[in-house]
Amino acid sequence: MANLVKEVKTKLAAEISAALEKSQDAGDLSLAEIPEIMLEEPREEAHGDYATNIAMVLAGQAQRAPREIAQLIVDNLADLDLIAQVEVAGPGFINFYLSDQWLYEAVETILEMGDDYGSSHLGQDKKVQIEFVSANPTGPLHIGHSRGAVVGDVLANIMSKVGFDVTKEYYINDAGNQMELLGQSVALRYQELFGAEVELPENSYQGEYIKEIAEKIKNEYGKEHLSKVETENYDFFKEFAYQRLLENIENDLREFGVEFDNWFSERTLHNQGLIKEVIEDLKEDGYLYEREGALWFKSSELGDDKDRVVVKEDGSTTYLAADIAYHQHKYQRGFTEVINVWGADHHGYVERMKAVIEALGYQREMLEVIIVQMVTLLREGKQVSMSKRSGDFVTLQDVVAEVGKDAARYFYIRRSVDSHLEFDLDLAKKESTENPVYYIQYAHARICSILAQPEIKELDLESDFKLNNLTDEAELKLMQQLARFTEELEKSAESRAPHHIARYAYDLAATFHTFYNKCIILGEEELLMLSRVSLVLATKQVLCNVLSILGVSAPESM
RNA sequence: GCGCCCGUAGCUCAACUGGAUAGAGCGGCAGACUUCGAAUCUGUAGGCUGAAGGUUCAAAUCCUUCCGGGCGUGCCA
Repeated sequence: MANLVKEVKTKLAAEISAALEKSQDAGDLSLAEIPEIMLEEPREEAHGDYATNIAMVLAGQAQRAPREIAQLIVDNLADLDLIAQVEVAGPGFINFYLSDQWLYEAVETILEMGDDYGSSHLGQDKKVQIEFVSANPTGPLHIGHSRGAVVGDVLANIMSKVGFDVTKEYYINDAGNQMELLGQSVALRYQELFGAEVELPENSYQGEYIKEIAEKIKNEYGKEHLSKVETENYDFFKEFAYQRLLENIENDLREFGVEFDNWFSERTLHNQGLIKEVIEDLKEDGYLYEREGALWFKSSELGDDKDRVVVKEDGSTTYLAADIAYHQHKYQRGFTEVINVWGADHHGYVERMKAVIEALGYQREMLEVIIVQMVTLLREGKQVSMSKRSGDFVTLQDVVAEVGKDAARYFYIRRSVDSHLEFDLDLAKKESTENPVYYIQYAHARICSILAQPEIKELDLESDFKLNNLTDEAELKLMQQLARFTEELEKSAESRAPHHIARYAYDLAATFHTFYNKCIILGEEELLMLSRVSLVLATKQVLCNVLSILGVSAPESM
């Protein structure tokens, strides 16, 4: 295990509970049970490296003042090399100050583990599926999809790093009404190219890209397919557009650093009869009923606002029906945990999907939905308008072309998923201190530049030296920051909050920059140079590891 | 109307899921390059956490009611 922070916390917790038992044996304290001992890193430095509130938690059942209990624990603590100092503080906290030895060991661990540092077995190889983006193949990806793409991708990286067996999946809605509309829209535009005056139905796809696809068909096939438009046979146009658009989506995502393990087509559900099958099953289990010619799912009995149609009056199935089959298919593939990343405009769907999971006989908790809030693009301080109706929206490709993959990814991931995101295009483009991406990358480039110094390259890092001459505050803080990485990843994975890692990367860079300005390497005595270079190497390693999780590059020079 | 999310420094956002004196960046002000990259660093000002109640040793965090904003609320996907 390489969660250095957790190791320390576990040790401290064990010592505390030993001390509690000792006090009980001595008759100083009587407790029915000892709750889990929580150790936290106080935000106030004056409160030590770690602190516990256990005395305050126990005050009730022990019928004693918190500070008294805290003092008892402190008095009964065994002498440990790890602990430099202990104190009772405030309303009853116990603050621990650690000796620095564990930090030196942390640096060594990082250098030994290399790219692997940060990984752990928290997930115990649990099979987790993360489904994200899943935009209809009826148009290019836009900025709303982009945020979901990065959130899903980075969360997948984080969770695999800490030991989950993660599969990233894209669900392609390539069946149903929308696809028919797509075919029709392209067909009509195609017809238009031959001089026909066409009127597009109100709900058809209006974007420029539809015209481009029609153009391509014309270039490739001439007027070969014109007769099909007249007979309203749009299949050819549908399939042509579908292939094109899906390819575009795949390319856009790849250029954005997002790769899926699996692309799941809705059509396979239809073709394999899985939808029909699952409807039969639900009917047998009494979850469906007929009304007004349609077949309804009793979702309101399972927590949803109202019941939902699965088979329409005309006999065709709804999107929900396919989704039911799809989710059953997920569990049948052996995923014990399924995570869906959805845009905020789909949040109304959560309860009915939970109802589905329950009706299928699984636990509601086996489906987790992460709702990602909306994105507003800003340019020159003004909101870039997004009108989907006219098809006039900013695409993922536009954003990547304008600000680059690194900045785009970082900006999308840095905020908590449930807060609305303001994406300032001008800021993302800036190559200056205001731009957090450059700030982080600059730390890495700076390190590379240091390591390229001739005097430093000559050092023999294989020689036997100790790191315990690293005692400057800036050095200690940097080591603490490095040691924290795995813990940050684990917390981030557990709370499904990938933005913590973006934050961590920034904080690490900041801590390094402070160290850099305070602790010069060149010109110091050799042993100190060796130690500091080791610390710099460890920092470089962790920066690389964290940037790789974020999918942001770590340039050697900028 | 109902449901979900949000409301924290001038602006954009954090806050280890209930902990101690609410923190970062940007912007403001004042400083630091004859040594490793100044795309950096140091210092400083800025807050009744939308409002009012409640829960407890402890609330930005949990509960209730308001007020504001976003998004939903299809036999669309």
